[in-house]
Amino acid sequence: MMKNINKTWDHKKHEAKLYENWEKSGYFKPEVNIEETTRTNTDNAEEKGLLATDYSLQANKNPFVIAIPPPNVTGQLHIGHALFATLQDIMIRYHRLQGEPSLWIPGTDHAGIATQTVVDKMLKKQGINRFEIGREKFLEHVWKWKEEYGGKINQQLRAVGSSCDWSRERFTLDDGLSRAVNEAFVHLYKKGLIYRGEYIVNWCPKCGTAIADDEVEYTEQKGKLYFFKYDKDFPISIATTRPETKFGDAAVAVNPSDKRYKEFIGKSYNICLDGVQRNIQIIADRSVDSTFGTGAVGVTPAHSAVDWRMGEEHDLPRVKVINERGRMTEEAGEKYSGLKTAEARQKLVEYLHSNNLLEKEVELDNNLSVCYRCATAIEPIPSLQWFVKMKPLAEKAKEAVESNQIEIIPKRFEKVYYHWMDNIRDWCISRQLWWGHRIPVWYPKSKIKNQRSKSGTDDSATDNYQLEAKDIYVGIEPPKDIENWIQDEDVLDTWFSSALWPFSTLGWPDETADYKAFYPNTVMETGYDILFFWVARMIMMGLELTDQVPFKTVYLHGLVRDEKNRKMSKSLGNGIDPLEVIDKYGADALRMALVVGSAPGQDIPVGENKIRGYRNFSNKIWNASRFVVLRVSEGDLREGEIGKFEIQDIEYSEKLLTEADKEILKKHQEVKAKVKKYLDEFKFSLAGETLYEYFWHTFCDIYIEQAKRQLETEEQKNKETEKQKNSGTEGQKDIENFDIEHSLKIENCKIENSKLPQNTKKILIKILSESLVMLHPFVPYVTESVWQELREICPTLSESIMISKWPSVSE
RNA sequence: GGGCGUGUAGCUCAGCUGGUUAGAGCGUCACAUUGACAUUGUGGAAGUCAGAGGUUCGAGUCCUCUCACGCCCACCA
Repeated sequence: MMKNINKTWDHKKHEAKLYENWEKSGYFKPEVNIEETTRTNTDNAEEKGLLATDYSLQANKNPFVIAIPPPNVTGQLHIGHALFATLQDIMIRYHRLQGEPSLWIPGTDHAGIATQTVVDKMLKKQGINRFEIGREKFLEHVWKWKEEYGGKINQQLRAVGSSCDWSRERFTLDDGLSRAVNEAFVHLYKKGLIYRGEYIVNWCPKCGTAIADDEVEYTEQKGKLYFFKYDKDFPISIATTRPETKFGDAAVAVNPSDKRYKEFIGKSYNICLDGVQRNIQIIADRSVDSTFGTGAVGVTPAHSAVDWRMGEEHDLPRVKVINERGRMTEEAGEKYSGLKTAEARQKLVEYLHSNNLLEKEVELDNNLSVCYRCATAIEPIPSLQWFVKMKPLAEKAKEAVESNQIEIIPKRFEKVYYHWMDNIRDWCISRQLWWGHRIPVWYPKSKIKNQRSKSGTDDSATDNYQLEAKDIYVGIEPPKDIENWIQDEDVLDTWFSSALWPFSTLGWPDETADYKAFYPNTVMETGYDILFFWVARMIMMGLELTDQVPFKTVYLHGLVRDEKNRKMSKSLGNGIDPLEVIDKYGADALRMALVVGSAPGQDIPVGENKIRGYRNFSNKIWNASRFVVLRVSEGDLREGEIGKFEIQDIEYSEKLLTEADKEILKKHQEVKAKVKKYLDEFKFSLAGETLYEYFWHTFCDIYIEQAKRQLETEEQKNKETEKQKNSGTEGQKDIENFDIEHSLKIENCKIENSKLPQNTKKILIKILSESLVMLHPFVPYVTESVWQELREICPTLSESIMISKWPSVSE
């Protein structure tokens, strides 16, 4: 059964098969000893979905655990996913090779707004309106869609080589996780950390929901500042960029030290703004900048966060003139009611102009707040929503990092983290969506009239369920007499369930075997862009709900950029499709390109050139190994046919070492120590670079070239010299000289020449196999593939490189 | 306004706690090559480490300031 080895590394031929074998083998699962432990309340436990078995971890070592940042179920693999998958896989494979039970928990996120929008759009194309079919039917469509198209991304993560334990895959909306969400909500509610109230929130008219403060983004925009008076009898001019909101004004604020307006403070005026009557008080507030505009601000409590606060302090009426769909309400007067805000603005400016009330318009650079999802301008409006009280949670979360219970890499993000924690505001967690975890709160039917959706057609629906706390039911399970109750219409912010991810995936709130064995996690690896959205909230929730930090180390990676260091974007067309380049160059090449040449928290440039370069490296590994396998087995180098010779015992003889052997062995020891140190310090780039440099330019370029000579038998040598004599050209003289020098060296070492080739073979196998193990976390496919070839001639090697041992540094 | 980061070879970037002639990849130039690999090898050119000042026996590395670029947070009537 002679076997040939191809001349080049053919990733297409091997990768998928290798992955399939890995997954089948069960090596992705951490090693555990199952211990049947009979529980007294087995029945009950099974009912709750608890495991009746318990287990201890094998290999007397601490487990190494990472929970994947769950991609959106509807997502397609993009380069950012490929980056985190690579980094996490490197860690997992490295620790697995260290003999630690290593668990990488995969899963997906239901991604509220994103998914709902996608399905909504699809239905609209089919002529289906979600409001017509209603909540239940719509959700059926979403689930159906999810089953059909969702989770594709997990297949794609496999292509990258991710060694996730797929048997533990979770989805944020599965039963277990939904129960965890309810548990968390009820816990926080009972502790007074969740409350409901009417506050000014960031409302996205397009998504039809409130969003959290940190979901608001800002874009630079040229705007106009309008200087005008409400009517000709009003004594003060004001300046605003949003005239249409002025129908909701309740006051004019000036700086208390502004002499121009001192005499007016405390007075009030009845005004008429294009038909709308208001009473305007003149108030003093220190936050007013007397040099901006006219130094006088029209205060609109219902449509500006700052004004809302002023309104609270001065007890001003909150008149809502813009509704949830971004249109003017009846409060804006007959002429304006129903108009879009932009139309209303234009119309009002025209009115002011023609009535000589408009003094001037000034061009102004303005920061427009927009929705991070759909980039629609945010309307601040008052709305009844659920909030999490963040201060108490933030204090603990800050302390956990300060006391080094959690380490953030790179360190500079700790400052950013503290700053956020210090300035934290309450978190609006209710969303006016249908896809998500419905808020586990029920209202008595008897006390509710005309319950309607906030984002629906009726603007005033929100006022209908202003109930007192004692009237409402908050529970993990629905109330027993469900027919008398009606559940809150809203769902929770996607990040609420994400915040529980490190423990909800392990079975929390139950004390499952997994939870006991693998919580807290070891590392949280994610992008710095979601430090607040996700990492901070996981820490807060973990500490509050489990009394432990959810993970010990946070490793933040940067954004992947193109070769010219520009952001990858669809409009620039400079994005790299990971699946495309995997197909072209192999997953190993992509992995190396994503890891080498980047520092934590630093953006990383990746282009096709770089990937191609690492494809060459994969091939180098393949060919160096091919050489070793063929040479050691005494096979046919030209045909690539493996010979019959096997090596059982890799231990080489110290006595027979040549200078070249000694040098490579010394270097090899150094590299082993260096790479381990780098990996332990999360310096993946340096570890990868070191291995690349060592393998290619030391092992291949120097040692293998030397080894070629050491492997020559007397017979071959004679032949060689004969050849050279016959064709004595200039160039070959050097080679001859080299040979003479070289054999002199060998002579000096007093080596029995006949035994030298055998010893060299052993050194080649040793160095190659150990290098492959070290390279494996970076380039799993080619190393495994080669490992299997090596096993043909060296049967003592482990069944898979995945479960071999990380080479120890001797001496 | 507050904070953070970056500025090192033509390009993209490494360079830990300061220590001999400053590194890599890609690019470039010259040469070589039919027994592992052209997805190759050998060799070369290329840098006042943004600028100025300081600490030190010694600074790309520490401190101060300046300039340029980028990001985050807050505010923006």
